[in-house]
Amino acid sequence: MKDIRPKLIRLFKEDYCTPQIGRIARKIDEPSTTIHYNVKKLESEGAVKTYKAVFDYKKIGEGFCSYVLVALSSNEYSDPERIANNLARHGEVESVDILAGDWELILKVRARDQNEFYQFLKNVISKEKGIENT
Amino acid sequence: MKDIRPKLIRLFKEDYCTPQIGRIARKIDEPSTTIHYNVKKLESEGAVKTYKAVFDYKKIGEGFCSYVLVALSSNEYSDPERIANNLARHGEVESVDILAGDWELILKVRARDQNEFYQFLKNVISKEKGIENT
DNA sequence: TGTTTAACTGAACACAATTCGAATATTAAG
DNA sequence: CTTAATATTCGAATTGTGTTCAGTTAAACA
Repeated sequence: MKDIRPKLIRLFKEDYCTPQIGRIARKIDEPSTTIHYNVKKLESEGAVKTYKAVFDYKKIGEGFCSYVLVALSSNEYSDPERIANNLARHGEVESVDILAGDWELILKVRARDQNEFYQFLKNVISKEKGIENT
Repeated sequence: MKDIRPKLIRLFKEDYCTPQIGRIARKIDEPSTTIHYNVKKLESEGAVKTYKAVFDYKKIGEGFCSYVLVALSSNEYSDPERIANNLARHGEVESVDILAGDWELILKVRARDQNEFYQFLKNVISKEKGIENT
């Protein structure tokens, strides 16, 4: 037994999927070469960033989902885009969005349970420079 | 000109992507048939629900992202799962999560701009039975 | 330990994506 | 309006990848 499941899940969270040109072509009744051309264009423009799997999080043991509001400090480090990108690199972070209002960022975080979630807060969030408060 | 882009975007939001067995196999150095076996297992278990594209929303003209908190009424209609699934059907709704706390649901909603967002609130949210407040 | 079931794997096959060249449509410029 | 340049569409041939199947190994169970 090779324990491939967790590796697959990790890869699928980032990438390792691809469009189904042929199926799309049949669906909207266009030649597959035309679909191919248009999909590649979307990709090269950066409109499509990647392709990923969508999980049933209960079934992969990551049923605990939390939103974290983040306020940034007003000093030089406070480049929302940069910090957002840093945070998004962590596997636990499902999404990061920049807000207008009292808080600058909202994170969507997945963990197995509350304990693992607090570990994440402690180890990741508090170490990122430029974060004032959560 | 066939205006295929918007059709692709609509399809990619739901599905029409697939795993890259071969690339995964090379990455973790296992036979592609083994990867195939494990991926199909994840799918049949329902752990992987589907595969979709990830967009740069600014580039596809859906740069306006909002979170909507929803409180449900306490009567017979208040089945969070059911209402969550109803709301998730709308293309504007990127995700629905069930909360513990003052509010029952949090929606992540995409629209072109603020105006389109309020249209959505008006036309969809306010018509769903069992919603007390947002 | 023997038996049943699940997981793994290579070889052959089937299917889908990609390339390429050519036709057609769109846009920009004169 | 005409011409030139550019972008898009698309069929035929090629290349590459997923899938099937049958046989093997490993795990679970009694």
